[in-house]
Amino acid sequence: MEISFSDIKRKFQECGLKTTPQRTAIYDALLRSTAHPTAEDLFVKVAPQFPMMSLNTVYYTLGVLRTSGLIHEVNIGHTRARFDANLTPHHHLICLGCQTIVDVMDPRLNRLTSPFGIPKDFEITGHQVVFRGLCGSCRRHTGRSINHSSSG
Amino acid sequence: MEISFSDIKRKFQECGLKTTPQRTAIYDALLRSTAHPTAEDLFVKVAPQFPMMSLNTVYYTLGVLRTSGLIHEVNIGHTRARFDANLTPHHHLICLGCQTIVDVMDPRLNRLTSPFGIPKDFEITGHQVVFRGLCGSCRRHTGRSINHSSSG
DNA sequence: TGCTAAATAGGAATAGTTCCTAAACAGGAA
DNA sequence: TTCCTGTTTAGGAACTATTCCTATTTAGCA
Repeated sequence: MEISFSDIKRKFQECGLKTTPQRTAIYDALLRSTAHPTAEDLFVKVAPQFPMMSLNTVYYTLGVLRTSGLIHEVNIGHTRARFDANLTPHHHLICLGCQTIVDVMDPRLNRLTSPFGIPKDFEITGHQVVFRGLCGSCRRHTGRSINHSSSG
Repeated sequence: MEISFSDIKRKFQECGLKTTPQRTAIYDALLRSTAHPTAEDLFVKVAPQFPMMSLNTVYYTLGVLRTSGLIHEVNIGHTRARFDANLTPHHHLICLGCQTIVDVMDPRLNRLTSPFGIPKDFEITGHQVVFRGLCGSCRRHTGRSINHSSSG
């Protein structure tokens, strides 16, 4: 997804957000990544451009972008929040070895039939499928000893 | 799922775990719950029987049970880990208002076709569907102002 | 250009969890 | 049954991710 500075600026304006260099850099870094980075990942990536920047700013910015609907928070496990600027409906595949998250864009998964056995007055607004497994690298390195315990 | 003390004891033995009163109470409380409690929820539930018990013991016990495969960890959002002793394949429905987790037992969801567009050497071992929405109570109270941001 | 609300930086605080250690105990061996 | 040993427990300290607080800075409008 290639996006220009003016695109970002326009998006910020549409959401009533000021266009600051830090905010632009953080959002841009997230747009360019498909790795679902953590706040700290983004901080490390952006910090060279802004040696004075605080991790706090990254958290604040991610919070603002999330509230504005420009990004999503994706959580795998409870340890750290991870973020995604890909707003098109999609699903995820997680390696239980290295915690890598791969996007699964298969549109068939977007149209699951409504499940039965749920409370009648519960209004479902969306769903997401999370696949778990081992990536090639982890399969080779760990001899397939998967820890199945944790499921985001 | 009704389960007796001797059932629990046998399960522990099969896993090479000692049968202590605290451990039995924690596992029993989890077996009797469908609310996907947190470590602290379980601590509060079990503490009256063991006034000396520490929250630490709950964490240790949950860790051991998880490693032994007797329970699963279910994470919604990144804030706190939640646990589930229901090992039959199932899915979840989460209320974005009150964070309540409802089990979705629809077996059709257990047989999703393998998605395309994923790395060839990635071995998928399982999947889980998470439905999001608002429960009846939250729909009435919050006027449907849903925060779509977080998806566990 | 000046004003003002929003954004930033930095430090302190908080929440959830894990680590460390000594004492207690379950379960097998004698 | 009693003893022994490794496991479990309790308690506190430590750690990590995140949020809160506040003074300063700044983007964007008038």
